[in-house]
Amino acid sequence: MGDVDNRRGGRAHNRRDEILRVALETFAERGYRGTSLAVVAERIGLTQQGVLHYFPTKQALLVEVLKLRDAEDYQRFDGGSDEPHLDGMRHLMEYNATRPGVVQSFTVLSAESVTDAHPAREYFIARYRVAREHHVAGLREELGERLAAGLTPEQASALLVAVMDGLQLQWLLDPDQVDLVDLVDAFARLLREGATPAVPAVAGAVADA
Amino acid sequence: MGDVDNRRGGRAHNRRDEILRVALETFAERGYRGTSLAVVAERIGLTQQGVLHYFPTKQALLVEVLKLRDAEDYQRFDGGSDEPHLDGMRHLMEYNATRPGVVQSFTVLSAESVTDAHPAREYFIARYRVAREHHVAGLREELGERLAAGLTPEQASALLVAVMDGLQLQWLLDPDQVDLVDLVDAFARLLREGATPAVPAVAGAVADA
DNA sequence: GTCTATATGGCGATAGAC
DNA sequence: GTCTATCGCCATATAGAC
Repeated sequence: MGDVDNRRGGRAHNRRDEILRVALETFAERGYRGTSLAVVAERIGLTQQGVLHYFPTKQALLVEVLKLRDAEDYQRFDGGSDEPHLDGMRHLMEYNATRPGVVQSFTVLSAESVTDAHPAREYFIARYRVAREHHVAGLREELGERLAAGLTPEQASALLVAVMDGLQLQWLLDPDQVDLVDLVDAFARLLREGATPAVPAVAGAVADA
Repeated sequence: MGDVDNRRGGRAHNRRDEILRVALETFAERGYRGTSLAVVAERIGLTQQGVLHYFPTKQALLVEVLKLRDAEDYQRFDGGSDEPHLDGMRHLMEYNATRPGVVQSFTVLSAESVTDAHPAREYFIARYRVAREHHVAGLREELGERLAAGLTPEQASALLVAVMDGLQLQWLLDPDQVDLVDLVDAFARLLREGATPAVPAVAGAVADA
């Protein structure tokens, strides 16, 4: 992430950034394989060849788009806060509920990335590993070593990631039937109930499985 | 599901079924948009036009493929058993862990379906509604009306679907790091712990949210 | 039932003018 | 920095021969 050269003095709003923004939007709407460089270009008022002036290939454009999205999200939800980890995840879902386009891009691209020779495959493998480690640390800090139902922080972490991804898919398909925030909150209660700090007196009775 | 005419006396192994099977395989590997009729055809030893003899359009082929997968799964996991609902889900995950290709097809196509004007979009909306209703009934039967942490069967149902989808995505990307069966089992323990039948004596102390 | 031939159009990428 | 022109390829779908 330190190697993104923000050319020519660091100004933010140039053509290159515009292309990245519109490409993210378009990949969200149509997937990577379903998106042509021409439609990205057209939305900006450029030709396909104009886009290829900034990125050598379509594949390179995708990789830069993903880097950008990560950079923005980490800036917003990683540095800042002292709140409990699961509260942070509820706030992330509250934020995501306001930007279906970005959620869609992530949902579509991550699933598409499991297909053969997809250019973002390695990227998503690494991203999920980092995410799980991040949640392990956050959950351990909030809830200790033994969680509800005898879960380890590692298990809870993979489940938390799965819940957020899975809920987002259901929400994208059927927003009126699926309440993102309510459900992630319900899952958080599930993890908290019975965790070591919550009910120490009866922990032995329920935790050993 | 009653309207699939299994032409000419019900024999199973004809060209049409062969095309459906190979198409499912190929959509799994490359997505719907990334798959051409020609590669499906070539794998069977047919030309693209030979495939279009059996299905009028590529879109129609996709729809038939999805119908087929549902029919097979319902046959296997819906009719049969008297076991608790969550045990059935663990068995489904055990089965899925042996057939990554099918899991991949479902993961890829469901996420791709949220993109603009995707031919399977309505199909997946309906499928998720049915799945959630199905789990509501199964969870209510197994665990009663009040689950751990005061969750309703409706909330638990959406979470269960999300967990299974989300875990499958992580598993497809990183099978050595993600244990499908262990994790779905961990989630089942989470739902069971504190449910009405499990700890009736202290239910009032934790259930009201 | 499967083929060849073909219409029609979109794709990513390169070369080079201005 | 953006364009026009073009290459080579692949896509879905139709028409019609065998």
